[in-house]
Amino acid sequence: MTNPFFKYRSNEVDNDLRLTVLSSSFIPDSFPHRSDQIDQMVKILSSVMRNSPPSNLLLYGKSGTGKTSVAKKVSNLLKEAFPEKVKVIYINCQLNDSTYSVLVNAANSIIANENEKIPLSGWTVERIYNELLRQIEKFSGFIVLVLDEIDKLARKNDGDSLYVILKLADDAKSSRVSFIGITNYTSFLETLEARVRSRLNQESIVFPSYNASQLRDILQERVNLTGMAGMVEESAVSLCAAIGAREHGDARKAIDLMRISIEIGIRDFMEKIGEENVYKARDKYEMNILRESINGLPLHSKILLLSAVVTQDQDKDNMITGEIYENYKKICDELSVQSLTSRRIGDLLSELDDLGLIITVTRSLGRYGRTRVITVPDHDELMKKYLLEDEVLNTFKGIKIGKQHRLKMDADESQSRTVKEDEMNDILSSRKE
DNA sequence: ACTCCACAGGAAAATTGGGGTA
DNA sequence: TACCCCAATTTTCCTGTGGAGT
Repeated sequence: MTNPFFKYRSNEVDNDLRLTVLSSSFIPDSFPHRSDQIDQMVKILSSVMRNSPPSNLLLYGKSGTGKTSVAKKVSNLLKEAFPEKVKVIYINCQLNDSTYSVLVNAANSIIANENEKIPLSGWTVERIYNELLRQIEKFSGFIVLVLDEIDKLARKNDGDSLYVILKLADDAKSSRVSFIGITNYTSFLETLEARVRSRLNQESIVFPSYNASQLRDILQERVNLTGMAGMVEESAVSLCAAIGAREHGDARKAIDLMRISIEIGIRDFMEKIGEENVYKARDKYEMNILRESINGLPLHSKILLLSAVVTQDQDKDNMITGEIYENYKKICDELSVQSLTSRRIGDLLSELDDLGLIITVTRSLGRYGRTRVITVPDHDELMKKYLLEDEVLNTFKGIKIGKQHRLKMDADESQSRTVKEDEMNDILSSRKE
């Protein structure tokens, strides 16, 4: 008999292919509302034709404004136009946020032979630097080094990393090295020291946020590329655009929403993709963000977050660093994991705060010391679920939350409680502002 | 005005683990 | 195999601090 699943399978493959134009890694041929930026970039990079090295470039703009896509597109066009003369190296500094890994990745992307690739650890920075330099010289042409999320790199050891990498341009003799820096922060340059700033600040291009109608153009064009334009209602496109516009004009989010909406429609055998798909997609999108950021957490951050969630579950009005740390240690015990020091936990708490998974407010509780008051924002049940997907955490059964935190033992019970309730109310109300 | 809690967070030492060299 | 070098991570040690209690 014929496999009854085949018809679905072939359908899926087909749809997956069509939906790749709505994936975040897809680089389109045309960029609506970005022709100014593209023209500027082309003008600057085209100095290669006259055999003079392009100025260094800085691209500014919030996330989802097309910086990365445009940079990739234009630099690829340059490479296509002058294949013998130009090499483009793209590095995401969020993933490679040390001098070491940037240099290794840069070198490895030039080295063609697998066997000569540089190992991901072991070499000295100097040795890698020299090897990269050697490779660059060997090429003797124009190298364009794209540093995406360059601010992540600049923050590391006083921007020394950035300085070393920019120095490549001076040290390379027979090749010319240019840089394209990409960043979300408008004030990025100001945070740099002079020696780095002057090198980088030759040309800059701003990518303004998209408004709703621009987003609609972009979405419509992408939807047309999928060949499913007939299925997608105009109102759905508009809604995606509106949601993206609300999020500082984020095209990435708008496109993701569109893709998820369509996926939901296909899955449910719907004939039309309408607004309700988009609303469903938005929920799914938020959940995916949460799930991914939790999945990507290192083990101890997961345990710590679990401790925060469980603690808040049982004891809403008393979440301070010390208590979460105590419970963290208990969970570590239960999971037979060696626990980390409180100093380290302090840093991990800050990281969780940066990720938006918890909210921390440092404040002084007077007689009861100076600490951070911690809140787990909504979704705590969902967080717990995702946390327990971890293969180490999934043996977690629950712990007894001791109430023996020193704050409560030493202090007069009723008084300390009112103090803390006031504190928590302050925090909650200040968050709403 | 002074104390002192319960940490925050900087600096530096120690540990871990990949990789090279003899 | 023993040993060195190095980056990253974590610990150890430390100084600083806002404000309720006294």
